[in-house]
Amino acid sequence: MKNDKRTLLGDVAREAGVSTASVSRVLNRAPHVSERLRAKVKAAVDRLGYVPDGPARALASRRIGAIGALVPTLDNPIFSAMIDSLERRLKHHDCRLLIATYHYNLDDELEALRTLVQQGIDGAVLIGHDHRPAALTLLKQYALPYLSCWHSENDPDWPSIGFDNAAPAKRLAEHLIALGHRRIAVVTAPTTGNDRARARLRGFRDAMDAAGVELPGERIVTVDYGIEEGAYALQLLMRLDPSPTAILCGNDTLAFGVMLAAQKAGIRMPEELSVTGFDDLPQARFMHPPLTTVAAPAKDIGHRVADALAARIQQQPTIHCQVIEAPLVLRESTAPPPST
Amino acid sequence: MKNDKRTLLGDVAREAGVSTASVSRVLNRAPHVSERLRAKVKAAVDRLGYVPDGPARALASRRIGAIGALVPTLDNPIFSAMIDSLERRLKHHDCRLLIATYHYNLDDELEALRTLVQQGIDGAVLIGHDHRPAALTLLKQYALPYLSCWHSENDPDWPSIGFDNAAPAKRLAEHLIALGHRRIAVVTAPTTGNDRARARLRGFRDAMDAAGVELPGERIVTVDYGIEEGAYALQLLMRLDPSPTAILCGNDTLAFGVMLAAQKAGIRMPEELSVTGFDDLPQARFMHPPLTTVAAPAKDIGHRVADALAARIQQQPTIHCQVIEAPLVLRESTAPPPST
DNA sequence: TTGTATGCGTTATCAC
DNA sequence: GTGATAACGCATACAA
Repeated sequence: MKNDKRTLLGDVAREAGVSTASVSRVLNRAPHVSERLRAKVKAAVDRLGYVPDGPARALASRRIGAIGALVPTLDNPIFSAMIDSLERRLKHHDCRLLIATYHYNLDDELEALRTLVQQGIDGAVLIGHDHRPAALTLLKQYALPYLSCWHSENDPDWPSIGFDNAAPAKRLAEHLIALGHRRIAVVTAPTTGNDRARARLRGFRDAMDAAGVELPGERIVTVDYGIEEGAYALQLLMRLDPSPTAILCGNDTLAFGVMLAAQKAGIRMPEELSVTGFDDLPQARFMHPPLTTVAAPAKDIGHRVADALAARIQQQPTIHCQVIEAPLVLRESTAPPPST
Repeated sequence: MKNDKRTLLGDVAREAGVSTASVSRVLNRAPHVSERLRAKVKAAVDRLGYVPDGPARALASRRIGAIGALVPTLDNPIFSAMIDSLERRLKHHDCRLLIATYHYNLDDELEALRTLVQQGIDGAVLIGHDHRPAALTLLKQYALPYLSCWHSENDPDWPSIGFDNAAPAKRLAEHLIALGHRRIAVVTAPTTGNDRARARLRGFRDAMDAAGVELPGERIVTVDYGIEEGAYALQLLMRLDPSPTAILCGNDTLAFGVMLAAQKAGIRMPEELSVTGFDDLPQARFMHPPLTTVAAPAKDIGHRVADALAARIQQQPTIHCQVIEAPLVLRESTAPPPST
């Protein structure tokens, strides 16, 4: 069966009339190999249909040819877009992708990281800046190249490629304030273990503080990311008296839910209610009205992470903290509040 | 650093005063191990903080603890939803996920499969029923457990978990015909190497043939999956005279594009134009009007694939061809045609 | 430039 | 039940 008669490196060597070392050298593009030897080996490889054994090569060379990516979830298209471009780009570096999700539970993230490290990955990418301290210890202990992304903290311990989550959030809130809104509510994901959510919330708050616009606790609703959850949040907020004239959402998915519930409740947007998101999912512009949001550079991050991690694995120097622009996308879901 | 003083299996054995074989047995939950030995080893493992080496264990045991998934793209949320649930469920089987995309190019799929097989995966999942013959040869040659999904062909060579793509497509077309449409157009992805697209197209055609509704070539537009592409397709179709009163789209993403372009062109939906999708992405119900579509059981497929592949890896019997329901979701994007 | 010989860290096959 | 020890298949330091 599996074991019967696989052709091994030794078979190729015999067939080509050279040593196993030479075959290995040719296959690994080592320098100082004569063209003649290379040709002989390649011919033998083709003749026998030889395919190297991954685990064996991994054991001997101490690298497995794959990196690990730890993401909160693939169910949010913004992350799957990033993973898609990451995987695509990794191919150029002859590198595979091992993926694990932890659904915003940092203990699960650590556990998943342990598993991947044990698996023998050559490098790791994590999302965000919040992690268990043990995660860092583990990475350093194994001297594993790693990268964090999706944030802009300049932390000596964490090389990163991402964007500022607070600044665009602040600009969204400023935009609402400039439009005349004074009763602004926020729908956010739990901020524990989620620095991006925290940064966005801080951005919202900074803008409002600076403008002297109040943000009482009752106008902040915390729910998990999700359409249903966003819809639920809107219901809570609309019970307030007076109710908010605008809602800043932690991401697009929440905004979708908010808008869905608002429509069902017969609330006209943007006339009676302004709504903002964060991510700029492809569907954001299809909403009614089209959603004002922030474009998270997911594809770009994936691409750059692949290059940077590949560089780090080859001990090449990389920029420690790479910050990409995340532009505001102003659409029609934001407008002046109703004139009372 | 990495090489300095990792604790190895032998260290644990010495620390516990037992043989390496015993340590290995304890770690692998082998039968016939005394409780006393187990305790000694576990204590030693904890004391030394021993972590097994993945590649070494893979080489010796001939299994790597990970399967490979080959998907056309992760950029379509329907696939990332499936992968998310697949990865989640695989954890229960103590199995990791190696992922590769091929962007609807079957040669790239084969190439990616080769790479993953070489990597040493314990099993493979492929999407759909169209693959290069060499893919099957490869899987059989390596005696690798594998599964195809997202289709319902009962092919002895391809165990599968999926749904019928043709039947719901047919029902969508029948729905339009029952509403009174006679000038129905189709926007499809290229059907070469994409059996799902082909099956859906066949479903559309069958319904129309049966009802005596014509489907001339000019009413079939073939574009890649994508919002822009869908928008472009609508432009082409609206140049026809008479123009179609309904458009069947190969998936939701195309439908989104069609609807976007229709809105821009000032075409009222569903009064002047009915549109259908396929997949039921979370955003489908947010469209204006909410999109009539077919719910692809992505999460369910991911979950079942994990269980079935894990079973196959353990040589357990599984259902060869598992077909899941993909229900129609009738919303407001479909209505009777304008009365001329 | 090429060949030889050893090591990579486990698992698994034997005996005991 | 437990312990030696031979695979596992390749990469690489070293010698030539």
